[in-house]
Amino acid sequence: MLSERRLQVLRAIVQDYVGTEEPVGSKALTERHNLGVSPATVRNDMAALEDEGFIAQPHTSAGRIPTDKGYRLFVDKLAGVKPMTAPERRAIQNFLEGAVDLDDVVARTVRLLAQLTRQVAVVQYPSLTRSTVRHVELLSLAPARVMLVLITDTGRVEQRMVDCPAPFGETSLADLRARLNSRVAGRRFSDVPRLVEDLPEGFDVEDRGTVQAVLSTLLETLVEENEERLMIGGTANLTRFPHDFPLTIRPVLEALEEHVVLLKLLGEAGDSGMTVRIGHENAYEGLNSTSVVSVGYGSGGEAVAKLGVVGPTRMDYPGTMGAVRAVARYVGQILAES
Amino acid sequence: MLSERRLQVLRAIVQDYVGTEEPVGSKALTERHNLGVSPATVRNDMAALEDEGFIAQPHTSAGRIPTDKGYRLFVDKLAGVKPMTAPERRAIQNFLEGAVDLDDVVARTVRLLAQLTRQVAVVQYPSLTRSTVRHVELLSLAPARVMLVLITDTGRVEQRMVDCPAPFGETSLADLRARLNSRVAGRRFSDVPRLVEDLPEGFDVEDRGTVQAVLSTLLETLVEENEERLMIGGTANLTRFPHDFPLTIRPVLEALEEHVVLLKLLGEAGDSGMTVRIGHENAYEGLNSTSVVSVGYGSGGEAVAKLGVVGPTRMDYPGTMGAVRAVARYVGQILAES
DNA sequence: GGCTGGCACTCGGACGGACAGAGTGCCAGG
DNA sequence: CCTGGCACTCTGTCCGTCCGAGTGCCAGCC
Repeated sequence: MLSERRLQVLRAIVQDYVGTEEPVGSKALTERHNLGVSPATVRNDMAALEDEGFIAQPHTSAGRIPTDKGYRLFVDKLAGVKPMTAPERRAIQNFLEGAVDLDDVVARTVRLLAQLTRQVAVVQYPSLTRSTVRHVELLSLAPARVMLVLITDTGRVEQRMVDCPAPFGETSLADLRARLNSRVAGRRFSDVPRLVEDLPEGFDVEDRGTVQAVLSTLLETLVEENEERLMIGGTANLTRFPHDFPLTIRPVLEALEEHVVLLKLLGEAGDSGMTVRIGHENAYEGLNSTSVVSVGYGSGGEAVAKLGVVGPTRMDYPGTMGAVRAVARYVGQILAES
Repeated sequence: MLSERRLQVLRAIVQDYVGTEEPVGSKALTERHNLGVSPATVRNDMAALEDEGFIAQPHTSAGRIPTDKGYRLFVDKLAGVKPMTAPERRAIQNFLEGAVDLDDVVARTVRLLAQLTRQVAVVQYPSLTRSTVRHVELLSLAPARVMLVLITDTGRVEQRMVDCPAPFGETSLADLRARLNSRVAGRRFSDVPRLVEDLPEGFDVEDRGTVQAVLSTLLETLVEENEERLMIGGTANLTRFPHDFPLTIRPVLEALEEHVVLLKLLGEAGDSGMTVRIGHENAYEGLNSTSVVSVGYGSGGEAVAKLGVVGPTRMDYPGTMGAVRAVARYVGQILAES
C-alpha cells in the first residue's frame, strides 16, 4: 500500500508531465508543488513508485514519466472529473441546439467534442437496436417491388428494397402498412420480432409470401449491427504532439478509419458510466499509445449509443472526462426534445 | 518556347523526384535516363528551365525540384494517363459489386481509391440537385405534422418534418401524395419547381396552406446544397511523407475536416473530364502544398457528383489520374445498375 | 524510523570544427 | 551547340567536448 504522500507525488508527476510533456525530476516537483519535503525524499518515493511500476524513466538520469499503470491509478483514485464552467455549458447547449437533423446533431457533437478536448472525437450514431420505432412505411415501386422505410425515434431513417415473390396490390400494401404500424410503432426494436410473429396469418394465402418477405427484411434491418455508424473529427489534433511523430500517428489514423474496430472498442466499454481505457488496455494494437474516454448517451434515461475521444495517454484526464460527460448529457437532452 | 530536349529533361526531373523524393542533379539524370547528352548540357537546360520558373533549387548547390508550374506543364503536355491493367480493373469491379446500398458504394469507393493511389480519397455522395426523383412519400405522424421522405434514383433518402398550419386528413394526404408523385416521379430535380407550381390550386382552400408547406419543404430539400455530403478515407497515407511533417500534414487534416471547403473545391473543378489542381492553384491555403485530382462520375452519361484524391504535389500523376478515372467509371456503372 | 543535505556518477543534448559528397556555374575548346 | 574540366558552395554527418539535469546512495539529524 502506498502512503498518502506517495500518491500525491504520483499525482504531481502526472499533472506536470501532462502539462510539460517532459519527464519530470524530483527537484522540479518540489518547486512546483509544495509537498513539504525535500527533493531527496521525493527521490525515495519515486524509487518506490518505480518499483511498483507506476512510473518509469526513459533513460538513466532522466526524469520520470507515468506508466499506463500509473495513469490508471491516477484516474481511479487521484483524479476527479473536472466539471465544465457555466459559460462552457451554455456554449455547448447553444451550439447543439442549432442542429436541424440527426446528421447535424452528430456532426455538431463531433466538432464540439474535438474542440473542447483538443483531441480526436468519435461519436456513434444512435444505434438501431436500442431505440424504438416511430413509423414503418411501405412504398410500391413496381408490381413486385416494395421499398421499406424505417423511421426511428431518434430521427434515423433506414431503407431497404424488398423483392416480392408475387405481385402485391396497393390495398394489400395499405393493409399491411396499417397493421404493421399498429403493432410496432412506439415499440422497442428488441420487441419487434415477437410482435410481428403471427402477422402473416391475417393475410390471404397468396399474399403471405410477400408479407413474410417484408417482415424478414424488417427484422434484418433491425439486427444488422454492421450498419452502426460513426462520425469522427478533430484528427488534426493528432499533430499537436510533434514528439514521436509519424511512428505514433500513423497507426492511430489507420485505426480511426477502421470503424469496425472503433465500434467494437466502444461496445466493449461499460454500458453505463464513463469508461477510460489507457494505453495497452486497448485491445487494438494501433491504439496502444492512446487512451480512449467514452460514455453512453441517449434520450431519456437509457443509452442508445456511445461517444468519446481518443488521445495520447498523456492527456488531461479530469478535463477530458468532464467535457465528454457534459457533451453526452446535452446530446441526450437534444435527442429527447426532437 | 522550350526545345524538345528541355521538355524531356523536365519530364525526367519530375519522374525522378516523384520516385526518390530528393532533389535531382544533372549527373544522376544522365545516368538514369539516356538523354544522349552530358551532364554539363543538362545543366544548361536546367538553368533555362529554372529561369522560366519550371524548377527550383532548395539551396545553392543542391539538385532541382519541380515547381507548381513545372508540374503543371508536366501534367498538361508531358504525362499521359496511365491506364489500369486488366487484373486491376477486374479487382475494382469485383470490389464495388459487393456493395449492398448507397452508403456502402461510397464507402467502398473511398477505400478503393485510397488503396489504389495510396493517398487520401474524397468521394462526394451523388448530389441531389442533379439526380431525379424516384418517389416522394408523405407520412402523417400527428394531426398537424407530416414527414416528407424523398427517394432519389441513386438510392439516397432524405427526410424532413413539416409542421402544418391546419390539421390535414389522411385522405387529403393520400390525394396530395398521389398528385405529387404523378408529377415529379422520374423527373429531374431542377424541373420540380416548375412542375409543382400550380399544385395547390387543385385543393380545398383550408388545405392549401398545408400543401404549400409541404411543397416549400420539398423545394428546400432539393436546393439545399449544404446537404451535400462527402466521405473521406486514407488519411493515414499522409504519413508516408515524413519529410516536412507536422508542418504540412496539419493544415491538410484540417482542410479535410472542412467538408464545405472540399465540396467547394470539387465544385470548382471542371464539370466534365478530369481536373488536376496543383499546389497554389488550390484556393484553400491549407492545400497549397497538395494536388487535387478530381473527376465527375454518374450513372449514365451524366455526372451526378465528383470524386478524387488529395496528395502531395510530388505525386505520381499518370498513375493517380488513371486510378481516379477508372474508379469513377466503375462507380458510375454500379450506380446505373442498381 | 523517516527526512535531509551532500556527493559522485551517468547520460543526453547542445555546440563547434572538420570532412566528404553532391551539385552548380562558368569557361575554353571541339 | 555540345563537352570536359575546374573552382566554388553548401549540406549533412561524424566526432569530441562540455554542461546540466537527474539519479542513487550514504551518513547525519530530528
